[in-house]
Amino acid sequence: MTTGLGINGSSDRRNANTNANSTNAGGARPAGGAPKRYIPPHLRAKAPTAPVDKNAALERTASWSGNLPARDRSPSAERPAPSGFSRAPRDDHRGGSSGESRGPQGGQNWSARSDSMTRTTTWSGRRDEKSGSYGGRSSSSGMSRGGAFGMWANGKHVYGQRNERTEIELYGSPDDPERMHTGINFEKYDEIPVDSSGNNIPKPITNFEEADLDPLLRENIKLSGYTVPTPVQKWSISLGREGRDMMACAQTGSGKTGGFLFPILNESFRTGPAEIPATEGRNPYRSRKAYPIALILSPTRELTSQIFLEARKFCYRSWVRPCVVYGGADIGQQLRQVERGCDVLVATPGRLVDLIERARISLCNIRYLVLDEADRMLDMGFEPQIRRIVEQEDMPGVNERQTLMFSATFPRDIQMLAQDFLRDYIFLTVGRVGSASENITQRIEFVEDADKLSLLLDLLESNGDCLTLVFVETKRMADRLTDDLLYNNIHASAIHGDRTQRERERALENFRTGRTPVLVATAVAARGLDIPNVGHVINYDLPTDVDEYVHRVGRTGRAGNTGIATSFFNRNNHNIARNLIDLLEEANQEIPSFLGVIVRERSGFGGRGRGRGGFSRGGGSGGFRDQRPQYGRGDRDFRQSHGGSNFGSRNTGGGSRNAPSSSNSFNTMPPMPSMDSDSKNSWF
DNA sequence: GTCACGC
Repeated sequence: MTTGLGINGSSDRRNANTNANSTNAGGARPAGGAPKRYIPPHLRAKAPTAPVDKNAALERTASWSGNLPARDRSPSAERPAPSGFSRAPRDDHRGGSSGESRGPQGGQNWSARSDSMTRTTTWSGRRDEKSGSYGGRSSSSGMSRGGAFGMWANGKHVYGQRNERTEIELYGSPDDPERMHTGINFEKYDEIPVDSSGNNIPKPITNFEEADLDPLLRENIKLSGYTVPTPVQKWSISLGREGRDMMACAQTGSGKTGGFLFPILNESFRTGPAEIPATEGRNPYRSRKAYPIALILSPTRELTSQIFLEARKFCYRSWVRPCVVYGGADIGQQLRQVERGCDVLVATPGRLVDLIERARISLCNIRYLVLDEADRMLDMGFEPQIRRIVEQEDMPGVNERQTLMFSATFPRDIQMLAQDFLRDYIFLTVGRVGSASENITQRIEFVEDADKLSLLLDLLESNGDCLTLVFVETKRMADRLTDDLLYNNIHASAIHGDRTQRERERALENFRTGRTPVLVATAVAARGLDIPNVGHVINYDLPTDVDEYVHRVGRTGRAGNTGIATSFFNRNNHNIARNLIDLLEEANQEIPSFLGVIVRERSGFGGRGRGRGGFSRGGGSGGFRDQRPQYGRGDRDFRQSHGGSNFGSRNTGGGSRNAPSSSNSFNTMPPMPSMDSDSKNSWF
């Protein structure tokens, strides 16, 4: 899989980066006796230079190629395979030296110029579907790969042609073990309970076959290596069909990207593009403005890029053009990309606002709004921007669009805030693949600040070969600690918001590939990033917020693998102690006695004295449960202490509606009808 | 008080 960031990572530049040897700008000291280089399992087969595992890698390759993915069994696999094609090292064959002149997608096979011309001519079709067309290209002459674009013509979806190179680009080589890496352990799915609440909850689908999915989407899902819908996908697909809003607590590893892309694309593939409202006033022939139908917002550039790469897979051959914009990258390239087609837009808030101000993007056609890591998007720092984008631009109102929110955690106050953007939504809680307790061993070490470095070095020493993600609280500390590690001959790099986008991408890429198996990160890397084979997460500094802790720890133990999370604790972290105890308790982890001591020291009352100590994930979190009182999902203590319906002026969402409500707890397989509310949290 | 989010 191409793991570099989409927008400004032309393959040339990326290769140059990864071939460079120094690991860190500013103060990087070349490590003396080059430590052995770790090659993560998912890359071993195509890295024959790995000091270990060579035979294992070869074996794996053999066994994988003996079990080819669905693509080659598909009835429409009609193209002849050019010989030697599938063996070509993908990274080095993306159009030679044309470098920057290629599309902004880092070597993606978009032949920009002629495509944009086609687009211009077909825009007229938006006003009259009967006679025109949208998207795609009418002729593929002179273009080896352009035919992969689909289009909307005469009210019908015309698929693009299949194309080897595109498929390898998107889904990986059939010979590549990584091709089937979906980050998901499908066998474990049936064990995951899903908890739902809301009005008239649609029944989740049970599998892709009987879900009556759009055939092209179904095919693309297959190509991506998904065979079974994850629990969150089962629900979101049926919710999408009914146009319902959703708030979902689900980890990245639970397939949440597909969770929002599937329903969006399933509907879009059938309904086709939207017309530009006449009120827009400008001549669409001339307009350089894009009118996406779906907007996906996420809090960091890296996550945004990751989502975009997924979106490309599922949009393959369709009329839908995915598009990504985020800061720190060349805006000119992004503008050109937007012009070429922008139906599903993945963006960070800042750059999106910029493009809206430049009148290059209009939100008036938005049918689907997704907030990924929604609790972050609605916290103090982001909320004003989100409000501006959603409420003060031209986006259709809450009744005219479908809104989906995802996060691993949903603090109560954020749930209240979120109701401004949602209409009569379904609340879902989805367990992990395996529970956190099963996959991740969480340890807390008492260590004074002065001793942290030495303990870290010890841990890394005994770590063996795994990728280790080290979290700190500040950007400055990230740089400092990285220098300290380099000084101690440990290959480390840093990722944080003060580094350039190129440095950030490079740090992440070098981490993924094992070139620098230690990554020192701020909160920028805490959420959503899907990095396979992170074996160890170390909280060098604990966060002040327990939800942040949950997100960080979730970077390991993914996809059925085991992981370790070690947190350095001292009296400076007393504020998280109470919540940490509750969390560890729920996750069935060992609870060191010093945590309790410090809580007692601080509270003066001892133990679970005050307020809402009685329920887990307390203290302002609200965690994983629907906080709308009418659905009976709020934690019991809260309802008791607040009389059950006291959300003040925020009680708008579903609260003011009188439709019959239901609240079901499903153990996804088999579905268990209507369990009583006491069984609702069985998964944790 | 920190992190993330545009030029």
